Amino acid sequence: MPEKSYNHNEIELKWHERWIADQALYRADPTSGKPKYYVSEMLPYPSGRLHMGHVRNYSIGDALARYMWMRGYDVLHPMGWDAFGLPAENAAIKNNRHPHEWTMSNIAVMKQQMHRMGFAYDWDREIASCLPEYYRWNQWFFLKMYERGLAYRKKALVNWCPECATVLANEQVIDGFCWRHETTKVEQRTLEQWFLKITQYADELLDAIKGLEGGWPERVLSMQRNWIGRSEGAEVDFTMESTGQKVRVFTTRIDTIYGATCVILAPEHPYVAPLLDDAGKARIKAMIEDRANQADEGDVVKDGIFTGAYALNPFNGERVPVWVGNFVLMGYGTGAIMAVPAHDERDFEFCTQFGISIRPVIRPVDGELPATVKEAFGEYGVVENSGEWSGLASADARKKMAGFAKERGFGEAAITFRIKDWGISRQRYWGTPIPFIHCAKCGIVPVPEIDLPVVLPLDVKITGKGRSPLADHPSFVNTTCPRCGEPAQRETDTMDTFVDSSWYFYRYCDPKNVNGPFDSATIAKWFPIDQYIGGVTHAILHLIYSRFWTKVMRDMGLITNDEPAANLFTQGMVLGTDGSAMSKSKGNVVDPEEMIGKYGADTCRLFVLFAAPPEKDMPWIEASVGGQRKFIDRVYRFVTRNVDREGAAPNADADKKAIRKLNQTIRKVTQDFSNRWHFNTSIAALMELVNELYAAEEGMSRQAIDEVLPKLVLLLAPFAPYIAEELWSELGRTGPVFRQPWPEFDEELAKEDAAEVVLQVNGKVRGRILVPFGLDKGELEKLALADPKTQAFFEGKSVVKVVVVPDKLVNIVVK
RNA sequence: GCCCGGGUGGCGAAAUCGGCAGACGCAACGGACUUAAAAUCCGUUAUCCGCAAGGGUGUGCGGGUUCAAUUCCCGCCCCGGGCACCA
Repeated sequence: MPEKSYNHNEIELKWHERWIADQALYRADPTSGKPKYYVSEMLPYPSGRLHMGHVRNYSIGDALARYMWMRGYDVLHPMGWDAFGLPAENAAIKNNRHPHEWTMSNIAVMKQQMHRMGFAYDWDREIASCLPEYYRWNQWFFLKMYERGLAYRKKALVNWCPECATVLANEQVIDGFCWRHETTKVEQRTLEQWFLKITQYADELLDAIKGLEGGWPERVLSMQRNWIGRSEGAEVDFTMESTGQKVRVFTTRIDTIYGATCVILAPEHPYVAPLLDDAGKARIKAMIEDRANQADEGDVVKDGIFTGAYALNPFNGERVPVWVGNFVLMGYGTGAIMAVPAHDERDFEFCTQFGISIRPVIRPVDGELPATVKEAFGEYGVVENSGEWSGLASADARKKMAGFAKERGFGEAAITFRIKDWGISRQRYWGTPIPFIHCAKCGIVPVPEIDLPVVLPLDVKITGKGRSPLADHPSFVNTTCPRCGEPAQRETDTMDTFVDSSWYFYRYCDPKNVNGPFDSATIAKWFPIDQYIGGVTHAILHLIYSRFWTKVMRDMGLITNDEPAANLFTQGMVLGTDGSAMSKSKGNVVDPEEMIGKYGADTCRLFVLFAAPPEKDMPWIEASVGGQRKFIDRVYRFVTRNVDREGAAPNADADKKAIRKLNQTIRKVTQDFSNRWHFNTSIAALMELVNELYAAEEGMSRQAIDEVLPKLVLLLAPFAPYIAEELWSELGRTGPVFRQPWPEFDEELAKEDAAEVVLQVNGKVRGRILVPFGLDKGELEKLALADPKTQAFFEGKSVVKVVVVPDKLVNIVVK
């Protein structure tokens, strides 16, 4: 009889259709006692199509979900649709389609592809963070934050991407370029913008990182620590000599203040312009532009101008010159510094360059003050030449001097963060409208809750250039003031789409709720997320915003968890054939649909799991993909040709070998699922099992075959669901296979007959012997010394020591 | 400059707690089957010396600890990522 061969298209499509017909299979029941919440965050392509990165991301989560299902847990496993907005709008403009329609059709396509991959995705739940109902709750949150002072509008220097024609948050600017347009320089503009006060949570966001250690990758945590950038110091007011204005500076080294020899302002500092003539103003303007152009360079060449003004040091009354320096940042601290050239490398460079005096005031604990300063001494030491503070240790002086400043009202201890408030205004159509109304009389007025959601009009002309298309839509803009009833205008900025992604995984647990963003009791059952799976690219974007959002929701009393996810897994990228990240512009993209057609969904999934451990980047090598297909074919043939076979007469040897390997494999795969998710080794173990079964096949009895076949299929189910389902039904069983209990292993059956003990002489392997397990040390040593092959290596030498590791190894040390 | 990762055959990788380096797969080569090819099945495959038996070397480099190091410690080199005149 000719053997059946595995026709992936026919078989996968068959199950695909049945699974779609019975969507209830995938539904999770949050009332059960064993909930597990996994989220696979997949940043979709603007085209809305799956790419290999998505396939890998979801294959990891799906394998886990299927395994946990088989373990009796209820698993909720949505995928994130985050950041669907801006890319979708850009792609829609390019394709001359309306973004709403474009996105809806993309979602349909993507869903279909998800289904075709055989992902256990509960498609009855809609996340659709682009739908009006989701906007309602974005807006609702926004109003609540406004009430709490967490949302505000102000004129500020912001990042503007000319290509996106919108403002960007700091997190979306990478080395001075737009995160979406690698070659577009971001400009600085002063605009009225909406912000969320993430800085209010900066301290907690930083401190709570401790609690994430172990559950989150160190790489991500260290990026977040860097990004938040907490720095403890003090703010001190210098006094402008001529006007009496206070110039507030931030310093981490108030103990060095007697060594301050000038005050340096950022070029954008508001005090600067009035001090300068036209030529000076022009130089400042040039300085700002130069800086912007050098944004991607490491070192900026220092430049400065003396303003002609002087300021007084509040500690010693000293009169010091006020300069403008291009290296002083307006956006950090107070935009002004006191320069202490003797104890700060940058100040030293600046002051040396411009001939400003240098005065040391800190000596090393076991050293002297230098007569002339050749380089900055930036470490802590002992304060000198500082009036009453002289003789104090730096750390002590920092505290006492900050206290003194506070007492006298010219400063205080202060903490500065690198992270800035989250600018969420976007001058785009595609996003949640910010629910505010501008009234000539009443100012900025929130839209009353009852009028939510403010929905996007559909009849807009999308240009992608200049201001939001909403601003040109009179029936959207013109409204009446909810407070005084006079004609007024709507806010036309929309929210950053990272707002959507900040809490979508909460909404997903309760997607149809019309009374609130979600039901708190339902959230409490699922949260925190047991496992969040995503790319490392979001370490300081999405993953910091959603932590912030969680803390705000907690303080609003909506949830009780402090963090969104207990565990974070960052999967590696799928690299193109040339070894670099897959991207359309490089033309090294592999189309999943093409691969599914060619090899089947199961093969693709096995390959992305087998090629490398999931946290590592993996290359897409098509030649290797065939190997996974070969494996599936081997399994298929083995099961189908043995399903009805009579089997050999009971054969202790072949049966024992097969059953032993089976039990060892169950143990290995189970351990990989619980310890680490190195599915590559799990799949390798399955291959070993199949190889062993091929070798033992002839001699296997019917009884052994019946033991092996179903368990083999179950072991395969988390990784290759289609073939598992098909073979499960070939075995005459009823599915779905992922609701079957996970096979247990028997430690006794997994045991080898005898322990193979390695014999070493001076650490080199010279022989090996088979001994019964648990043989005691003395016996084992005797056997080892008696082994003729090994003896040859220590004959004539004296045995110094024998190290015995039971069941494993004997090392004979000789001289 | 600071902070995280990483470096193992021709290639992807494995070795989970200090105990046989290279499991599993790809590619390559050989054999069986076939008129032939594909497919399939069975082998070989770190490297050097050797006809072979066998032996030497080998996890980026240099040291150290240990009976024993891919694994631990110290000092370097290289690659990737993050932060960066952040006061």
